[in-house]
Amino acid sequence: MLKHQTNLFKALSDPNRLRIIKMLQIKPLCVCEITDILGLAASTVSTHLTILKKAGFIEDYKDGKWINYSLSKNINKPEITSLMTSMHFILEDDEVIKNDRVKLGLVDRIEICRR
Amino acid sequence: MLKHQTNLFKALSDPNRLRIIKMLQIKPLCVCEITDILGLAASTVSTHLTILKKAGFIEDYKDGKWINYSLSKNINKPEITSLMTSMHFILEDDEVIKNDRVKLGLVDRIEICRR
DNA sequence: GCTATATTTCGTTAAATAACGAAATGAATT
DNA sequence: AATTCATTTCGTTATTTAACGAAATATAGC
Repeated sequence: MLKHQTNLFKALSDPNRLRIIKMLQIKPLCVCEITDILGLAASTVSTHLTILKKAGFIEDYKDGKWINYSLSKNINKPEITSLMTSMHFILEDDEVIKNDRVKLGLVDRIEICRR
Repeated sequence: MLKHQTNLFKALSDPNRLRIIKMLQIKPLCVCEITDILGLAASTVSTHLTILKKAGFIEDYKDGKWINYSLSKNINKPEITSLMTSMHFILEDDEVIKNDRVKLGLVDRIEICRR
């Protein structure tokens, strides 16, 4: 009951998924970059990305040997649009989010994936 | 980490809590009225209300021997305000929500509490 | 067609969550 | 102050969720 709508909010109920959304507000990223910044296992990040994608918040596209994730366009889904607008006003001043965005400027996907 | 912000979304991640919010958009209600419409135990509803209250979405006030719950004013909390604005655009056409609102017009708290 | 490597899927485990009934609390009215 | 009854708190149970590593999949580049 109300499965679709609760899934929207469940997708945003995890700190790591909020961090992912706030990073993708800056620019598209591949899984290994997100994994590096969050400090989680790749499989865990993959699961988080799947949850955000199924809810409609993000989408992916190929970029050479990487898969980039970006915020979804979703012009025609009012719930997504209105929640994503809210997301622009939420967490902007949070230290964790600010720090993630600093790291974002420093990550080099070629470096990361060699570890 | 990001406890406060994830709690906002967790509060909205449960179908019964969404139903409560959408009912309170119509008018303030006491616990026994909400319990009757949702068909849950009073203790369960009480817990849901506590979660919504702690997150800042609703508030309560005394009304004779009842405690009424209503949507929170929270003029000065931008996250709450923006999410509550989103809530006005979410679930408006849902059958469960529409049906709850029909029941809302029929409940009589004095009747309910005598059962 | 191999090899390297980016990502996903699977199986498992620990922690969080929603539900209930019973007991406790608190406040209005007799 | 005793009673009534609306609400909350507590203890328990079943379900869901987030995390991991290992194995599977997919694809780019030789």
